[in-house]
Amino acid sequence: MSTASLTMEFPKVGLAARKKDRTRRQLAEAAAELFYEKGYTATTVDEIVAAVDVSPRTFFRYFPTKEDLVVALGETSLDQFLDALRNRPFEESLQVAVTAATAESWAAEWVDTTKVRSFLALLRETPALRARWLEEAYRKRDLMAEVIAARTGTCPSDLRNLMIAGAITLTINTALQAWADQDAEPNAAPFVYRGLEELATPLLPD
Amino acid sequence: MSTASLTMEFPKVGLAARKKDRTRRQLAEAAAELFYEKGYTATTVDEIVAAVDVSPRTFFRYFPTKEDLVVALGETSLDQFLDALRNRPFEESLQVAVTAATAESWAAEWVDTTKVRSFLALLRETPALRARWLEEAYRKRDLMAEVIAARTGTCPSDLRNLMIAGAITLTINTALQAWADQDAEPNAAPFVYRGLEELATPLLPD
DNA sequence: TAGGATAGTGACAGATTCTGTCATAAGTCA
DNA sequence: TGACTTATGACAGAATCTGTCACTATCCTA
Repeated sequence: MSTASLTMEFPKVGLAARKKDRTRRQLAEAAAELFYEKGYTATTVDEIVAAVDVSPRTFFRYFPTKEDLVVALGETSLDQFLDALRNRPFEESLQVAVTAATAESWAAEWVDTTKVRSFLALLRETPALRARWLEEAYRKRDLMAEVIAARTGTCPSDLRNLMIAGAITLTINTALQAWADQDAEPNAAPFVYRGLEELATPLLPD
Repeated sequence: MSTASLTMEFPKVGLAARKKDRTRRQLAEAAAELFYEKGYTATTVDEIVAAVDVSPRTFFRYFPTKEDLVVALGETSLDQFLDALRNRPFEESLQVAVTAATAESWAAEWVDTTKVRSFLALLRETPALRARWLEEAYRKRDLMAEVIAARTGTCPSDLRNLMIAGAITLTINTALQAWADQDAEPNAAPFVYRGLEELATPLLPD
């Protein structure tokens, strides 16, 4: 057993696993291309699998639903943001840490402005996808609440932590949408920063 | 023309319209009963229409999708809240107005605690429905932003207004979920109030 | 009140998503 | 190499959703 884990040094995972990853990626990429080209609903699963040459049944083994495929296209961004937030020094205030984490996850490779715009456009024009994406963000909220709780030494299920996490998610989504609605500013970050600044003031002052 | 609108005094809308409303309500009620009894996915459209004795095709004329049916079950609450908020005196601060509007819409007839709990349970155990519900709240957010903008004399598409509206939606949803997670407090209002109080303080202080 | 316009309805066919199942092939590990 | 696990393809089938058409009930106007 202990030797087994040592034998597979170079190929951290076996040939099968690599093949699996590749198929998954191929499906996602082929789907993205088709979605951006002719829209989400107009693209059928049959078309996607034809592009990768696998059976329709196989598709649903990789992605439980067609929507999950779209989530997979964008979820990396959320994860990277959370990772960045986790790694910010504890001395920083939440405000600073969140802003910095935003900048970091923005600098990461995945953020190709063109792709992000296409992705946001896809969400915008497909209510079902927007819903699914919100749900995904909603689920990640609990994770974010944990990270925040760890920083402030409070309880993760504290209503305030849930609200802070929700507000951050809300801010990012709202700011990104506002950014996508305009063409002047090519970089999304300023929009997010402005949103985060709002969170430094009471949203409903007495 | 002018006389026509006078002739239909008592039946504000004709027989056909009343029949239509009744069918719609019957579908919603039959569906709610089945959903609460055996779950959303386990309930087929065929079963719902059988209970009301209409054709499946008719169902989709009333509700574009099965999910829309569930939205119809709960959307009154959002509308009533918005109405209440619209009618609060302008002198009140947003904080006071929102709190009062919450109390008012809570007092309305629709809020049967048992039904609300069933509804929230339905959302909780069916991710697709939760997603759809979030999307609905998201769409209502723009309306709320308009109401807020009218009070503060600002632009409805202002990022800050969108965030305030989003935060209020977020607060209500989060608080309701927290309330549904416990059994001690039978009334949901205190949870919402506590959430709204959080909005009186900065969520991300410098 | 009659008759045409409008709108709800049922029935059918079909597309699409998604699930269950099983045999086959490929890959893994001892 | 040989047993074991896992991915895959193929098929059948359920459920959601859409297009269409003819029929009927309701409504409006003359």
